[in-house]
Amino acid sequence: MTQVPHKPTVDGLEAKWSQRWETDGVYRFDRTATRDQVFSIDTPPPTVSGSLHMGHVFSYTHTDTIARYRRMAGDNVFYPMGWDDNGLPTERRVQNYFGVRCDPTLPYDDTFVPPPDGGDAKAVEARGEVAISRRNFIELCHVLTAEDEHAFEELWRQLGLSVDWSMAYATIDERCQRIAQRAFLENLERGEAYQIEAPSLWDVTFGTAVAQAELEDRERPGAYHRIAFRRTNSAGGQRSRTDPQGGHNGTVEIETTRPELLAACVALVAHPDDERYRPLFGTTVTTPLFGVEVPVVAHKLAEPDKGTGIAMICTFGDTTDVTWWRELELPVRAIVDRRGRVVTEPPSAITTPAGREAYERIAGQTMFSARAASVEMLRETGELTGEPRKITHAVKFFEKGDRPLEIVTSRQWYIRNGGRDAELRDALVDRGSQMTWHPAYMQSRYTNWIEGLSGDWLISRQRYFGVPIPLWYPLDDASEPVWDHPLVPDDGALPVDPSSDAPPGYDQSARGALGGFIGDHDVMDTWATSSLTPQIACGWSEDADLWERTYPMDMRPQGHDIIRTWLFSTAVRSHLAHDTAPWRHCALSGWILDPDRKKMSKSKGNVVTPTGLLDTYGADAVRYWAANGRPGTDTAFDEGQMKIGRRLAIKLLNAAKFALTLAGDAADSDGFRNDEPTSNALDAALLAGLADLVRTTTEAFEAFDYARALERIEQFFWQFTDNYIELVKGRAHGGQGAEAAKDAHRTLTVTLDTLLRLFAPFLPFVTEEIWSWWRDGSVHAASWPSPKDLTALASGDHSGALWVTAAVLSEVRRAKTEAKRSLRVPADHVAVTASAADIALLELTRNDLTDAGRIGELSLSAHGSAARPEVAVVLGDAD
RNA sequence: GGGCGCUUAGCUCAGUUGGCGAGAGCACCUCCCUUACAAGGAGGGGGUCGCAGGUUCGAGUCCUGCAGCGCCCACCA
Repeated sequence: MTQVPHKPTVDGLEAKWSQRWETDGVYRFDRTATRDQVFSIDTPPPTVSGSLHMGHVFSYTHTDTIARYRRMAGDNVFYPMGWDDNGLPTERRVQNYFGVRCDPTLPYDDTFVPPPDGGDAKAVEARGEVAISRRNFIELCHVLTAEDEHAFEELWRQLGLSVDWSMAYATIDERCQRIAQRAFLENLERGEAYQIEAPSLWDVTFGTAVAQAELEDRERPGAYHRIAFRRTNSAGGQRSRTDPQGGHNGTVEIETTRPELLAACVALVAHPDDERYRPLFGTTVTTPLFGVEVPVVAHKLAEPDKGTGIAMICTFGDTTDVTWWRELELPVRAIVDRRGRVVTEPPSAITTPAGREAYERIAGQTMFSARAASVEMLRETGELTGEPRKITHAVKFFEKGDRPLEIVTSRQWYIRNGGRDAELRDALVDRGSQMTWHPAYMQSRYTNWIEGLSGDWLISRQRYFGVPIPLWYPLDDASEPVWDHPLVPDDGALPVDPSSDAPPGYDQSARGALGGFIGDHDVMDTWATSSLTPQIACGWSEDADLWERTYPMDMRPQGHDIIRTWLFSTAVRSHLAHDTAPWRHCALSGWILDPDRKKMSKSKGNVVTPTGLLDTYGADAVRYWAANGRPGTDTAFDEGQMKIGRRLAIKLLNAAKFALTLAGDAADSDGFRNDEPTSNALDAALLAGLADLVRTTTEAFEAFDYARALERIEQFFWQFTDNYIELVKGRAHGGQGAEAAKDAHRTLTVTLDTLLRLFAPFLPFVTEEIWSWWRDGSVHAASWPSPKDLTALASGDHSGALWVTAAVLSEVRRAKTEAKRSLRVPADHVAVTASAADIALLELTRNDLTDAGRIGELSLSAHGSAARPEVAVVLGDAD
C-alpha cells in the first residue's frame, strides 16, 4: 500500500537509511558466489592520519556509483574498505600527541602505559619526549589510528558508500603485517628481493632512505660558483694565476651549485667530443682548498653548454654523480653523513696540512654552513672566480620532507621492478595492456613511468611504524653481521618483529652476542604493504576460498597522481607473485581543485571539510556534485553543484509524491506485467524514450562513465517532470475517461519505478526513501532496468509524440509569459502548422495538450515538411 | 628536453562512429504565489566552438602545424 508523506524532506535520510542498510545487510558480500558472478573492487585504503577531504569524497563516490550499478546489474559485489595507517604520517602524529620517541634498540616493555597527558601539547613539551621500544611505539600508533578509523567509517556511512564493513582492514593490523612479510619472504626466495650497499637518496630529516617514486622536484634558489682547479702537471707555485677567459694557463674552471662538496670531488668530467677539454683527458688536476689530485675524465652525460662545459664529480652531489662514479669506476670520497652534516673525519685523500686545515673549517657543519665557509675560503685563496651567480634550479626532495635530499651510501633492501632489467620492464608494460584504463589515455602515464625507471624499488626504511623487515643476521666471530645469509622466520611465526623476537634456533640471549644474531632494524616502505591490497582484501595465503572467488580483482579505483606509486607497485607485486595483472579495470579519478585551480591540499590551507557540506546539503547532493566530475578529470570544488544536487533530490521527492498520488491504486501493481501495451501515443513516446535512456546509461556504466549516465538520467527526469507530468495531469485525473486514465497511471508508475532504479547509484538515500513508500525491500537490491521490458509496454511507434507536443506546449507558455500573463490564463485559440507527421502525432495527443495548455480551440494543419512546428496563440481574457 | 591532457556562452562544463538552426547548469533579465515542488515554476538575452591550413557535399567533431594553460617524467654541474 502506497504511503506518501504529506511533506517529504531530504533531511535525516542519511542516519535513517545507513542504519537500515547495515542491519539488513544490503551490501553484504555473498561468500557462495563464484568468481564469474563476483565484481571485486580493490578500494585504495585512505591514509587515516590526516582528515578526510573533498578529494576522498569525490573519488570514493565515483567508485560507489559503479559498485551500486554492478550490484543492481546482478553481480555479487565484493567491496571491502581498508585503512592505511602504516607509515610516516602516523608516526609523526603519535610522536607529537603522546610525546614519545621510538628507539628500536630498546626492549619491549609490556607494562608500558601511554603517558596520560597525551594531547596536551604544553605538558608534553615540559616533560620532554619519552623513549620507547618499537613495539610499544606501534601499539600507540594503533591506539590513535583506531580513533581515526572510527571517524572515517562514520563519514563514509554518512556519504552512503555501499561498502561491506564486515571486511574492513588496516594496513598495520596483524593480518596485513603477516601478508606483507610473507610476500616479502617469497620475493626473497624467488630472488626478487635483494640487499646491497650502495649510494641512494636519503632524507636527512627523517633519517631514512627513500624510493624514486617518492621524489619530487622543487624549485629552489641556488648559485653557480666558478671555481678554478690547478692543472697538476703545469708545475708552478702553490697559487697559480687564474685566467678569466677559462683558465688555459694552468687552471681549469668549473661551475658548481654545491661548493661545499669540493672535498668530496673525485674527478672532473667533460664530454668526450668537447675540443676545449680533450687535451686534458688523462691528465690530473688538483682540487682547490684540499689539494687532492683528481683525474680529468670523459663521459657523454657531460653537457658542453652547461656551465663551463666541465663539471666536478663528487661522491655524491646528485644522481648524475652516482652514474659517473659507477660507470667510470671512481673512488668513494663521501663527506655527508646521515644527518646531512659534513663528517668530522676528513677523507684519507686529503693529506696536505692546508687541506686538513680547510677541512677543519667545514667538519661537522650543516650543508648550509659548510657552503658559506667554503665560499669564504675560496675567496681568500682567490680560487673563486667572480661572484656566485644566483639561479633558480630544481632540487630533489622527499615528497613528505622539507630539506633537500642527500645521497648517502647505505645497506638497503630492494625489490626488482624492471628498473634494471629490460625483460621485466617490458613484461610490466605489457601488464598495463591487460588492464582496461578509464580513461584510456591514463595508460601512457603507467608506461612512461616504467620506461623512465632508473633503478629497482628501494623498500627498506629506517623508520619504526611500519611492517618490520622479517629478517635477522648471524654474527660472526668478530661480531660482524653476515649480511649475505639472513635468518628467515618460520611462516607460522609471522608477523615477527626482529628487534624483539629471536630467529628460529636462537635464544633471545644471543642477540648481539658473539656468534649470535642481530635483527634487521628497518621497516618496509609503506607502499610495500599498500601494494598488496588485492592480496590483503582477497585473503591471499590465508583464505584460499575467498581468494578463489575474488582474485584477480575487477576494478581498482584511484587518483591519477599515484599511478607511479600505488598502481605500479601493486602491478609489480601481482606480476611477481601470481603472474597476473592485479585487476581488469583501472578507474582513475581526478583531483579537486579550489576555485584558483590549485590542487586542494592540507599544506595549502584551502581544504574544505566534507562533514559540514554533508550536513548542509545532504549526502545525495554532495554525491551529485562528485558524480558530475568526469572520469580522470580534475574538477573544481563547487558548492553550486551541491545546491543543484539538493534541488534535484527535493524535486525527485515531490515529483514522486505527485506521480504516485496521480497514479493512485495503479501504483501498487507491478506495472510491468500488465495485459496490454498502452496505445496512447504520449505514453508510448515517454516509454520509448525511457527504454533509450536505459540503453544509454547501461552502456555508459559498462564503460565506467558514471558521469555520462547521470547526465542523461537527469536530462530525462526534467523532461518527465516539466513536460510529461504537466501534459498528463488532466488525463490522470480522469478528464478523458477511465481507460485513458489507466494508461497514464501505469506510465507514471513504471517511469517513476525505472527512474528510481537509474538514480539509485547516485542518490542512494532519496531513492531509497521514495522506494520505501510503495515498494518492498531496498531499491539497492532491486534489478537494473531492462529496455526490453519498457518497449514491451508501448504499442506502435510514436516516439516523436512527446517531443512535438512539448514543443507546442512550450510555445503556448512562451506566449503567456511574453504577454506577462499567468500560465493559468486560457489560450482561446492555438493554430499549429507543422509537417504531416508531426500533425498526425499532435492529433493523438491533442487532448493532453489542450488540458495542459488550457487551450480553447486547437487547429492543426499540415504544411510541407517544416522542421519545427509554427504556433500562433490567441490568449483569452483575464482569468 | 620527452610524454599526456585541456582550450566551446561572463563562470563550471556536456557535445562517443563528421550531418538538418551549437547545448546544460550557475550568473544575468522578464514574468508567474498554477491545488507536487517559491531553497520553486515558465520564459529570455548571450558563443566567428584557441589560431592557421587541409580532407569532405558537409568539421566543435577527422588530419597537419602553431599558440596558451595544466599535469607527469627527465642525469637539474
